[in-house]
Amino acid sequence: MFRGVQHINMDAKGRLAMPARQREPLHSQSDGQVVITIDTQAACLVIYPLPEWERIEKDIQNLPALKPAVKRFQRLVLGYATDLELDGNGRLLLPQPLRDYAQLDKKLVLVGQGNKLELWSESLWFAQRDQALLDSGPEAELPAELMSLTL
Amino acid sequence: MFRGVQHINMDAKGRLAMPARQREPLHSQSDGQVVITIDTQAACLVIYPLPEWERIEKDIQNLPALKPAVKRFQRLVLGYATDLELDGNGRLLLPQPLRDYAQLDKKLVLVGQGNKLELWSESLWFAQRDQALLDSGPEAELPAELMSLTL
DNA sequence: TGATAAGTGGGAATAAGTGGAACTTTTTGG
DNA sequence: CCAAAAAGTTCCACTTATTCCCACTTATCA
Repeated sequence: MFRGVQHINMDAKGRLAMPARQREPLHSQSDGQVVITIDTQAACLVIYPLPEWERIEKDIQNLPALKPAVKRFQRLVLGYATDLELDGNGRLLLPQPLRDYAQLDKKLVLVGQGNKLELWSESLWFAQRDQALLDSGPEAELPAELMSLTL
Repeated sequence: MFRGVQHINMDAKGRLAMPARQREPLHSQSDGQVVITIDTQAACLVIYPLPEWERIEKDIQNLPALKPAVKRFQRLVLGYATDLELDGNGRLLLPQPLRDYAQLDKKLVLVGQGNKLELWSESLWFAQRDQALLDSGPEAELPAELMSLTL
């Protein structure tokens, strides 16, 4: 289980040092092999341990590809999906097209989301977080599903 | 059951000494393992014993993630959720992003809320408490759920 | 007032993060 | 087609941060 928000840096070569806290699950689940792709709903990347991705990939491929909206989704998500492996120092080298998509520069934010990790540029993370807080704050009209939660 | 308001200090390293009263329930329920995350309705943090959090996490993950408002809520609450463990002296080391969110400095307030604990900066605690007293006072319009309580 | 438990602070060992250097591979121009 | 240069990759070493542990001070209760 991936949990927690962590602020990290990408170096000049586009390498991202995976925080130690997330490294162990990645090594034990998949020997450091991950798949990284885009989130079509937001300008961020998602990182899956390889076995978890393989399950998701199968589901996506089983969708009805003749529907144009499905096909477009498949093209994006499967197309950007890239195998990566943690190097000897626990770092990931992020391919340029993915860096471009999520507008990554030096300062990044890695967000645990249970079975996956999200990767944001720090500025976009703060922007979307502040928007989300407005939507979920005391003034907001929350969807019925949220109102019925027992926290 | 967590009860009571306690004023405590965070040291220079961001460590929070859990008061002895709350330590025992935490040790017996989950061997000192807790999950801490944000409250989206207010600038405070919430601390759950691990098993209690796992129940809540499951509920949140089962919500319909295709609704944007739900997705943003999930990203905040699940993303900030961080597991922590009481150290040998019964202290919690609070991660920087959570300290930032709740504007925690030296003086903190820990508030028992039954199945969970709330953690506030002392100044924000006083401010929200005074506002809450106005809103719940003799002049206030209370929601129907409150009016039907037998106190 | 003394004994015990709780809270606080600091320091040393260890791990994590960062940058650079050297080697390999690929690409381009002659 | 070969050679040179550039890009990419891997490995190593150093600096910085984190974690763990021990000791001291303060509060509490008998």
